[in-house]
Amino acid sequence: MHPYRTHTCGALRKEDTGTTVKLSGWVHRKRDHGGVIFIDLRDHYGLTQVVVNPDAPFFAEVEKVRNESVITVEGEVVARTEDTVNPNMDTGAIEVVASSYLLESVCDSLPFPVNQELDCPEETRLSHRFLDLRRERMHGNILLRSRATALVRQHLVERGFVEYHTPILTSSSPEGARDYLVPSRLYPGHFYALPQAPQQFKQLLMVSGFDKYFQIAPCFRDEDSRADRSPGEFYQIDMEMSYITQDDLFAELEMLMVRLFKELSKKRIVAEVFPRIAYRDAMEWYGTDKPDIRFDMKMADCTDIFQDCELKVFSNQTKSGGAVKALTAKGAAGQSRKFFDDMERYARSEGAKGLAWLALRENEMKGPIAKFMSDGEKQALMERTGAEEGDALFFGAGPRAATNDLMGKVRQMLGIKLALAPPDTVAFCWIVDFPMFETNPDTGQTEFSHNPFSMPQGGMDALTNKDPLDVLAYQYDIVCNGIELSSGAIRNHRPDIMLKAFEIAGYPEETVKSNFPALWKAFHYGAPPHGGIAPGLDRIIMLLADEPNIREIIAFPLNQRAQDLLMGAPNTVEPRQLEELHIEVKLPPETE
RNA sequence: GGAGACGUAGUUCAGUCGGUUAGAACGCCGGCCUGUCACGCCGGAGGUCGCGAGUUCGAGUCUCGUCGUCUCCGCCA
Repeated sequence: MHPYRTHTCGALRKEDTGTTVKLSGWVHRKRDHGGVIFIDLRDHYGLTQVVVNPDAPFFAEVEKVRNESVITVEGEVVARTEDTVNPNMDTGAIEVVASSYLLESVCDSLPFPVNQELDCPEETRLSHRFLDLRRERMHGNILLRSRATALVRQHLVERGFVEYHTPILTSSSPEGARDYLVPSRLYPGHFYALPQAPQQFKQLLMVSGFDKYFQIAPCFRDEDSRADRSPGEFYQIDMEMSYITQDDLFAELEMLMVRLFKELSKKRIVAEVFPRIAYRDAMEWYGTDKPDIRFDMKMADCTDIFQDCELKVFSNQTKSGGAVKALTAKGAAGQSRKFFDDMERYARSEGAKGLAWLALRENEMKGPIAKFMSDGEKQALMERTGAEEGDALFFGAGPRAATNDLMGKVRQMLGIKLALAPPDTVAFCWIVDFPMFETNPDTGQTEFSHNPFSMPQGGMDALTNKDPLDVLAYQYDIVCNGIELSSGAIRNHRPDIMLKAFEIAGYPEETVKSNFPALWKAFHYGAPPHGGIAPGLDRIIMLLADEPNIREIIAFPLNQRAQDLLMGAPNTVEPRQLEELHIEVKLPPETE
């Protein structure tokens, strides 16, 4: 017989009754009745109840075994009597009566329980991650991650994509996030950088004649973390295709996303062809370029209605070029005064001077501002917003961009407070038509608003003949439930158009050539039109697993301060190592 | 770099208006228990209330500082 096991702990069924088996695993839970001991034995595959009878020579030893110790037992599979069957267990129809017992590995007393999902400090979980990962929820998340990456590979290969490896040691690039640097031993004072994304490599692969690229690509950025952004490293489903239009790419990605969510989650996908929202519309309707469209609630522009309103906070804004925007909260008129006060307090905390509101109750408009409005204004407001009896209206007034931003936050908060977003659904959308350029508010300079390598809509003609601020780019974002999963673009593969775009943004030809020598050179040897996208794998898995924090779907994450508490990274190194790398450490004064 | 929340037993938490010996559950240790499946019952150990100042007759509780963790802003093409 195998030294450790003939079956896993999730395998045995009623049909196995009468066979002699060997199981190994962790003591998940122990129930000691004095005369008989039950052990729920756990491995990666499941739980099996092991019974130890009092006449067993190892009975006393089993009485002492602690949870999470590793044991091996041999025994007969016995069908449970009808009244002792456990329907909640896959193996609940049987149990294994132990005839031999071996303690393989002792477990010390635990820093937190493994057999229940009790909250405990994340610091403890991270410093004992190997225990944390034994727990059902984390174990499941890591398996889900594996299933997701496997499905991505399977699907994309079926679709004709090819997976490539691109360098991890590459060169530092001038734009973008802070790089992680790796000192060069052979070239004193020179550094490699870890890739922030394989952006240039995948474009070079397209120029190399490969047609459909993908990679589950590790990306490294030395920026501070967030709940949905791990410090240091993360993964993208990096994709690039040649000879495609924006529509081709959208269709391709919709197939992938729909399949992921259909096969790996129980959530309902609101629309399998994702709605497209122009960037400018998104800002006017939702006040953000990553709207949660699980609930509708668009802002209505009521600027013209309040031009001559008695309410000076509104009419003064309209006269000084500002905007008045309204949100309709369906059915919220009956909310308590505290609800409206809380919403106003929230708006103030986000920088608003106030948050006017109206409640449509008993066929009247009620609220602090109602008495300042004429019947005509009320009528126009009802028509503009589509508000009905029982709804509540919230208003923001001020400079247009700031008001959109603020009311976008109010919209999001209303969504939370009124539970407007169904938790079991996913609503994707595309944000399209990003502007190619924008004005830097500090300097007044025209700058690239996103990726400088996106193709401007209208090409050279648009760059030459339009106001730069009116030029749109083939640049798009995919958004799901208010989370930005990725940006992408149809790339600019034409050196002449590239030079023109950089010229508008104030960069001389030399900058393009020196900062992006690889692409610049490659595009002079016959570059195919191409484009791509790179959805964040970690965020997709967060959505699939319904986890609010990205660390919950990563086996060994860095903590918020970018430390690995288990391995002790980052750490200092031997002086000899530094010497070899020609590095001298100069500590900031406060750490000495 | 900035802001906020939190910090009490191994873990999750309670701790009244500032009041005398800081509690509960789970876990741990010991004892009892032959059908449980979050087994049950009895007993025990376990605390620098993050740390340091201050106010006070008296501080887990109030004030200030500091450290730690998380969240947000900045940052993330």
